[in-house]
Amino acid sequence: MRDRALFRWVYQKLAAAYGPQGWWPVADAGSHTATYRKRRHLSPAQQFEVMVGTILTQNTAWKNVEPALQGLRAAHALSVDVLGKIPQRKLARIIRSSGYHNQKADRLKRFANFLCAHPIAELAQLPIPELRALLLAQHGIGPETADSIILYAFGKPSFVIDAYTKRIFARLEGTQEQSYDALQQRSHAALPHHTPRFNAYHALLVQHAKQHCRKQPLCAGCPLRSCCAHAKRDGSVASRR
DNA sequence: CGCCAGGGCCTCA
DNA sequence: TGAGGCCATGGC
Repeated sequence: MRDRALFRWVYQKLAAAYGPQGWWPVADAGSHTATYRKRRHLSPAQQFEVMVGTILTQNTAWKNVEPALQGLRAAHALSVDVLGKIPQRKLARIIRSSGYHNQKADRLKRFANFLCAHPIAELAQLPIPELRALLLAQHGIGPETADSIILYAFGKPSFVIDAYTKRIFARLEGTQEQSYDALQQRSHAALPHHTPRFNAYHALLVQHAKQHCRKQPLCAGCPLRSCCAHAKRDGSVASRR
C-alpha cells in the first residue's frame, strides 16, 4: 500500500474504533483542574502551560505530570518570569512526582530563560522550520518535545512521532522501527498539513498503543489487524494474545 | 514485587 | 547512525 493510502487508512480505522480523543489537557482559566476539552485558541498562559507539560511528560506517564503541574500552579510558578527566577532545588521539589525532577528542573529553567529572550508572540511569527530549529537548539528539547510544542502550544501542523508511533508502524509493515525524521517525513508527505488532523491522529495512535499495540501486543480485536504484518506473520500466536 | 510511562543527552563504537 | 547507560517517580 502506498504511504498516502496507508496513513489515511490507519487514521480512518483508529478514528472509527476510538472516536474523538480531545487531546492535550489544558487548565481552564481560573480553574484548578485540567480538562481534555478541545480548544481552538489558547491564551499565552495556557500555551506556556502546554510547553511546560511537554517537558514534564518526557518518558513519563501523564498521571505523574498532573500533580507536578498542580504544584507549580499552587506555587504561582507557572509563568516565564517566576520559573526563570525560582531556585532550581525548589523547582525540582515541586515537580518531583514527574520523575527525573533534577533534569527537568534544569530544562524548565533553561526553557524559561529562552522564552525570556524569545517571547511566545515572537516565536509564533516564525515559519515552522525556523521555529523547530530554534526549539531543537535548546538543551532538553528533542524532536518529540519540539513537535509537541509546535503542534499543541502553537497550533501549527508538525506531526508528532513518539515511541508508540514508531512501534505501531513497524508492526504494521513488518519492519524495524524507523528513525524519527524518516517516519515524520513519510507522515508529512502522506497527510494534509492540518493541525486538528495531526492533533487527532497522534492522540489516536497513543490510545491505540495503550489499548492494543502494547509491547506485548493484544491483537484480539485490533482495529488495524486486517492490514497488519505482525498479525499475519504468526496468526496463531497473535490471535491468542 | 517487576514493569514501564506521551524522551533526551552523552559516550563509544 | 546506532546501541547502551543514565536520569526517577508512581501507577498498575
